[in-house]
Amino acid sequence: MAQNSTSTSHDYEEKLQGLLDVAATIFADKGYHHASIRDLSRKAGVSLSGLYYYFSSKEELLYMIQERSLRRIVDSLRDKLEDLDNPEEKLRALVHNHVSFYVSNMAAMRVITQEYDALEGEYRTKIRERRLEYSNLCTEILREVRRFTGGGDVVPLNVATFALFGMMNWIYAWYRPGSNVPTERLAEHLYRLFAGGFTGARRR
Amino acid sequence: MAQNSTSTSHDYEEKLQGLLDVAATIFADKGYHHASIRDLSRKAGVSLSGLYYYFSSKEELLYMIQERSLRRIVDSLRDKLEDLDNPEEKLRALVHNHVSFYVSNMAAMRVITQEYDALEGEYRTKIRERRLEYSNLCTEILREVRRFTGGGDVVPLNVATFALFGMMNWIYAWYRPGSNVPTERLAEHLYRLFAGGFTGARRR
DNA sequence: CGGGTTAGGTCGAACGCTCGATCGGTGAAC
DNA sequence: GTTCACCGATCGAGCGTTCGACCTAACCCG
Repeated sequence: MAQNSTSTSHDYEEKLQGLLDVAATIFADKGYHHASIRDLSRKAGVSLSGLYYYFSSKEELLYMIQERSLRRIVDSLRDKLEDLDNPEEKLRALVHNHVSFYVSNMAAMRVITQEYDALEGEYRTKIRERRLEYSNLCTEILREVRRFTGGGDVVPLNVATFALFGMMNWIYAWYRPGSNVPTERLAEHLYRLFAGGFTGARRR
Repeated sequence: MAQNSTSTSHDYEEKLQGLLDVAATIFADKGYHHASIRDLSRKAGVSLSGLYYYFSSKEELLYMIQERSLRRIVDSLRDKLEDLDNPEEKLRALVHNHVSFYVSNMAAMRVITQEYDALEGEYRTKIRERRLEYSNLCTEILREVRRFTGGGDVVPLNVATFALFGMMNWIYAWYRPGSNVPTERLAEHLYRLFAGGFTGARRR
């Protein structure tokens, strides 16, 4: 039987995370359904059956990849928000946090973006809750920004939230780290594009 | 042998398009790799082998779905642009065209957005060319807008292009037609969010 | 008009392959 | 001697694709 999280040793945790990282790149490359456990077995240098010591099904593997990354990105955001009061700075922190995490964990973030539908039942429910927690956090920041800047009420907050995530999550489709646009500047571009439209939009 | 496009009868073309529509909803639901030709056979009421009269492989099926929709959306955009001179109105037309087509062809557009990587070889090359044609069209309009409004040069045109497509293509993840935000208004929201940030962004 | 040939459209059965998962076993560590 | 970490062999299911056969409507030639 695989260990539960309370009795997890250091070595076990490290190897599991290594497997999750390799699996994330394979899922990101070929898509969850097209990728096979045998691919992971080969790339990780572990026998097919040996893998099942670390997870109990392919779907649990997908779940763990998504759960861990979502937790890390939200934790990291909450951490940065603690030092900030200005709503526009909070929004800026959100964009920079998301983009920088996205670029340095491109495989896992792509899996989160593209393979949510591959989850079923309780796995799906739990990931949906984590996603909701994140997007609610974003919506609340946008609400503060609107109150702070006295902006119009043209664009509904949920539409603005999804537009922002759309901009940021589309990164995988075109951006390559090491391009002539450094990650830091990419984040600032996206922040200004969005914030300019969000705080500037007025009825005609 | 399946007919070629020049000798295509009316009935043949109609039935093929019907199969493509059903296939698009299945691919959108389950993902290309997870969906099976047998699923299509059941939903379309055609025998498994009978399907191969209309296409020669699962991948060609995916290709035809993407190719036809991309062609239609670009043709429709070019048509609308003909009557316009004002760059901001052109940008507005692009957003409205994309969003309205996206919403009324959600399944096919989702396949285009998510299953590009599933194509290989020549199929992939041809779809890449069509995508490039579309995004170049968008970039050129943004260049005109920038010249017209005398906006700053803060955000590179390609970054702005991808940000805009990201906003629009994320629709599948949250928007449901018949929600309390009508499609027309959704398009206008996205246009104002983007245009406000794009024409308004200045160096600090 | 009538018999024979062709072409369009469809089908059931089957082939060869890959997949996720299981099971009994093995050896080292404590 | 129990627990941890891992493995080879195998199972049953589902996959994309092919093949030969079938039916029907249209067409040609006497």
